[in-house]
Amino acid sequence: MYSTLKEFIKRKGEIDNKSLDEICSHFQLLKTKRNEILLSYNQIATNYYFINKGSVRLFTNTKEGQEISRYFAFEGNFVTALPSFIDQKPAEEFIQTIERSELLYISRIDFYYLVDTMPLFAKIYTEIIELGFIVSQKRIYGFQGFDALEKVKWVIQNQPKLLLKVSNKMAASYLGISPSTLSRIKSKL
Amino acid sequence: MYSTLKEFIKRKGEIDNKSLDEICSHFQLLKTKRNEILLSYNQIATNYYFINKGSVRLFTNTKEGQEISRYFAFEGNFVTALPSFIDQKPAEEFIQTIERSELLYISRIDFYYLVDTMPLFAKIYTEIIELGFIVSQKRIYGFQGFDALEKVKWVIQNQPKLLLKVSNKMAASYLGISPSTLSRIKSKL
DNA sequence: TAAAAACGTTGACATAGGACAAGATTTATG
DNA sequence: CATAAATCTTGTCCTATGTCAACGTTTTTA
Repeated sequence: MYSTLKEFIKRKGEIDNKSLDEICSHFQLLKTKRNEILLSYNQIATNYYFINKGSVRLFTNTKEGQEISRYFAFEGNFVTALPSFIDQKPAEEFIQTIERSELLYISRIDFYYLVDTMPLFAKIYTEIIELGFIVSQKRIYGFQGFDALEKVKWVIQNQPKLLLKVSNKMAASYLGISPSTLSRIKSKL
Repeated sequence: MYSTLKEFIKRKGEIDNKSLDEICSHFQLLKTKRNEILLSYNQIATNYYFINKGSVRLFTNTKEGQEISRYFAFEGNFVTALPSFIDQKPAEEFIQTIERSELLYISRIDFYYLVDTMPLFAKIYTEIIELGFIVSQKRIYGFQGFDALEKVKWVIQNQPKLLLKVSNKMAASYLGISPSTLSRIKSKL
């Protein structure tokens, strides 16, 4: 049950098995169906999720009621509504599984307990944030001044799983193009 | 000389004057002209800059040789080419002052020394990254599905200094619109 | 401080990609 | 399992915004 999470942690630095088990003991298993909402708009995020299996997305609605996908996370990654999780203010987004998934979640309390008491976990947190930051930057920079075709190529290059695992509609809103345009582009490679 | 930096640090948490001076002692002053390059493409970032006075931007060139502004930092903020600074690989961007500036810089060695030895500084670093992450996210989300007018309004709302301090051309490339379009939009409010 | 270069503004024109719609396919629901 | 709902694809049409150019202004450089 914890093997993927343990792998993830071990990749971040040397750690003894006792500490590893200590960390894992704070995570609980959650099995979900497809399209299950883990956090709703205006709720306060109190869990950090590690994806054992499956896929999760963050999204919001435009004022016209259309869904905009913000972020996709797949197997072996952490995900939460970070601004809400950090500052404990209402989330301006939803967290949702997009397929049957197996998640390990840790409460914010336990999470910060680990950050404060285990230096390696603090380091892991810093690295999650650093990586998140770098990935966001790449996404901004990757998209700046790109036309629709270039965006699609960029995503294929940088997040190869995305177009395979995610519906057209979701991918299109993530890329900021219309579903029709994405469909047309895909049909030409 | 260190007053702005000290303010910045004090806002992050309780700290005694001795530690504050210890932190500041690792920063050196750098006075620059306008348009001075602090880091070139393919160089490895070894300094973190705190802006005492002035403005700094990150930018790259497209393959067509056109400059794209990625990020602007103003008085009282930290800036560096983070992916390069963290992983010590060649930067894929430039750091440049966009007006006469007064910067305090700390070497990467000293920076990580402080992170490793002073818990408050580690916390500050985490918060810089968290904030950077959240701001990037907001920028992505803020722009998703926005037309040119909405982007301009968004920037006025969220980074009010930007349009005031930054040239049209730079602001336009930051927003991913053409200088003509930005000019036209500004003339209509 | 004068000449050259870069930038800003505005107009005319061209085009990528959005909106809408209809039919085909996939997914959800009772 | 059958019907309803959602999604994908592809066509037609239209609009926001890019490109290019001309001219005035600001900035740089020698």
